[in-house]
This record gives sequence, structure tokens and C-alpha cells, in this order.
Amino acid sequence: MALSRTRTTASTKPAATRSNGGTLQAAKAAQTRSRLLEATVRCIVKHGYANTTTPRVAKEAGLSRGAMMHHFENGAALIKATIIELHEKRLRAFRRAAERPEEHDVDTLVETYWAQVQKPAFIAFHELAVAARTDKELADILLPLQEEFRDRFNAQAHALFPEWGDSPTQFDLAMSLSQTIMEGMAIAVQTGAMDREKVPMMLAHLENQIRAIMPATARATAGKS
Amino acid sequence: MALSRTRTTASTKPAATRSNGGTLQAAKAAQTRSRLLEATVRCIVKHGYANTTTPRVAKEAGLSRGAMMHHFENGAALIKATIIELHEKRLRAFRRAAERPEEHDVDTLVETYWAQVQKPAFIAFHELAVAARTDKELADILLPLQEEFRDRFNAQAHALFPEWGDSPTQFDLAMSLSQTIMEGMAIAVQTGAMDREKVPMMLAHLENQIRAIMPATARATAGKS
DNA sequence: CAAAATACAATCAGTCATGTATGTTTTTAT
DNA sequence: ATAAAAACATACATGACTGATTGTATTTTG
Repeated sequence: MALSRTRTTASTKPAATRSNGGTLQAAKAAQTRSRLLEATVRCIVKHGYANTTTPRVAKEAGLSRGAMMHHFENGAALIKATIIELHEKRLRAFRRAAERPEEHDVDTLVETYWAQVQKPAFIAFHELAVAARTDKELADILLPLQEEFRDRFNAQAHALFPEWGDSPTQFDLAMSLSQTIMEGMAIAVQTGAMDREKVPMMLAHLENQIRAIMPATARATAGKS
Repeated sequence: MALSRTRTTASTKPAATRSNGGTLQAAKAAQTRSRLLEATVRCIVKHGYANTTTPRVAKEAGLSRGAMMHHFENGAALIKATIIELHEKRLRAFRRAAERPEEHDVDTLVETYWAQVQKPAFIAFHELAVAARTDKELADILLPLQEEFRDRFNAQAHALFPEWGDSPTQFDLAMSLSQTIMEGMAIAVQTGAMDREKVPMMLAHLENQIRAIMPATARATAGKS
């Protein structure tokens, strides 16, 4: 996906949802938009960001390219909307996984996040992050959203795990460690840099580490072994 | 880099170095080849694999595209040679770092590998690994070499750290943990997924972990704190 | 019901990468 | 020294993607 060849200031297309409130047509448009965003994610996962072209996304969504350009005037606009949608999806998944305090035992949480980082949302996300390293235009779109995502993720984490409330430093370490290990492992496995067989050993070690870092108050309720 | 549009069996071009022994011309060719491989790595690091085109590499190497096609008939051939060169470079770096047994203290080793994963060789490597996930032709080139690299890396690791010899399971865990955390963190920092400020904390934790995993015999000589 | 807006389709010109074919100069070998 | 071979350069044909333009059907609104 080569973003915007023309050098027009990438307007956020404020004219898109202009004045139609909740009409029949608006619903149809919203559905088509959704289909396009899902098609974009599928394309990124299947073909990689570099080979996610506008004709390909249109075809994957079962739409003509012209129709697609009507909803997203630019490749850039499509990608931006996709990133926002991906962030929402990952945050919802994280919230769903952690909002039941009765399942705050370390093993379940680790396994749940491990399952998450193997889903399309995370794969597409990493694909975009890697591409943004060398694609300044994509970086201009992604990095601010990335920062916002990190903040919201952290805020949600603190809200969802009050049992760590009195040890912010430990919590920070546990979170960073979990993210680094599981996300790094997911990428390593996906790209063939690591053998799948080592995953259980690593996850078990991570779980033990988290328990060791956990404050005693929380360990009483959430630690298993 | 879109590898080979034509579907010819990607021959390894055995006719390249045909019968000229050690003449002046052979030296010149070898130097040009080197320049091309280095230019390829620079292009991958600067522009990403997707935007590493044959004209771009030629220009970066200060060569015409025709001359380049003389040394590597294909984009695929160029990439394959680059991957092999990258692997050699990473293995040499690893060996150099670990071949002085007097510097086998955990802190030095961790810092050295952390420095390694921030160098061009690792960045290019990851770029290629990500691209190969969705580029079957690249995967056919990369994956076998990747497996060979892993084997040689592990063999070298066992040879260079005899002090862990009697605890293969622990050694395996320590190696996997180190690679996952440092490589994962390098990628996360590069792509903006992680804040640079968290790196020291993570490295310190990793060092403690390795010391905890280390067999007592080795800990006597290599453990610091 | 007529006019305006929206959803969607088809086509065009510009750009760029790939592979190949064809020249030109330098090196090697007889 | 001269012919072959290798190193290097130039030019061309093909294909793909991007953005823009133009056209049609459906829906909303006054």
C-alpha cells in the first residue's frame, strides 16, 4: 500500500458524514465501511502490508474500486480507519479478558493474552508497525495512534487490576515483561525465528515470574502454585 | 522487492564464478559483489524490504542496474546472497562477543547482545523475516537458511559456554529468554510499541533471571551481584 | 414529485519496478 | 596484439498500482 501519491494535505475528509443523521442510507454506508475495514485487515494478514493494494482490498470486500474510493478517498484514509478499528478491537478484547476479577489468576491471564497475540488483530498491527518504520507517511498516521493506544491500554490495566494498586513499579515491570515476552514470542514464532515447542516452557517461566513480582496482598488471591 | 516475475526455476547461477582462479578480475568482481550486498542491507534498513528495489540498490551501490544484473541475475539471487551474508555477520558478532571467557559475566553478555540487536544486521533480518511471512518465494529462500542459522547459533552457544554444560535445560531456557526479551524489545522500541525508558529495567530483570537460572558451578565465576 | 446528494461502477493517464536484449569498455589469454 | 570473456551501461517491453474523471442508479429532502 503506497499511501497518497499526490502531495495534497491529507485531509481527514470531514465531509464524509455530513448531515445525515441515522437514515437508511447511513446504515448501509456504515456496513460497507465495516466490510472494507475487515477486508483490509484480512489483506494485511494474508498478503502483508506491502501487498495490500486498493484493488485487492476492494476485491476482498466484494466491491468495485471506485465504490471504495467513495468511502475512503485515499489509501491513507483507509489505513487510518483500519488502525483505529484495530486499536478498539484490541482494547475491547483486553477488557473482556480482564473484567472478570474471579479469573485474575496468573495462568489464565497469560494464556488469554497469548491467545490474543496470535489473532489477526495483533498480526496486522505488527505488520503496520514494521512498515511504519520506513514509511514516514504511515508513521505520521500510526505513531500518534500508537501512543494513544499505549496510554489507554495502561489506564485500563490499572483500572482492571486494583490488587496491584499499591505497587506501581512492580506492576509496570510485570506488564512490560508480559508484553515483551508474549508479543516477542508471537512474532518470533510467526516469522520462524523461534521453535513453537519452546512456547510452553517460556509461558510457564513467565507465569512464575509474575507471581514472584506480585505483591503479597494480591498473591493471596491470584497466585495458584 | 518483488522476487522473480518469471517462473523459471531459481537457479543458483553456478556459472557466475566459472573458471577464473585468483585473477585481478575476480577480486574486482568480489568487491563489487560485496558493495552490492552492503547496499542491499542499507536499503532494507532505510527503506524497508518492500521498497528495496533493484534500481534503488544499484544506485545505492553506485552501479548501473545492468551491471548489477550481471552479478545477480535475479532480485531473488541478490536477496539470497544478502541473507547468507547477514547470517555470517551475526554469527561472527556472536562469536567475537563470547569467545573471551574472562568476560562471561552476565551483565556484559546481556549488554553486548542488546547492542547487537540494535544494529543494521538484526533490523534487516527482522525486516526480511516479516516479509517472508506473506511472500512465499522469499520464505522458500529464507526459512531453510533461518533453520540452519538457528542450529549453528545453538551449536556455537553450547561451545562457547561450557560452564552451563551440565544443565542443558537451564541453558535452553536462559537462551530463549534472552533472545525473546532482547529481540522482542528491540523490535518493540524500533516500531514505537514500547517506550525506550523501560529498557534498563527490563535488562536488569533479565540479568537477575539469568543468574537465578545459572547452575551454581557457573554462578561462582560469572555471577556478579 | 423534482432536485440534490449519496452509493457504486468503469475507465484513463502517470509512475515505477521487473526482466531482457543490446551495446561499450576493460581484462585475460593465446 | 588480438580475440574471447567478463564488467559495466543503456534501452525497451510489460505489468501493476495510484489518483482522477466520468457515468449511473438509488435515496433523501424540500
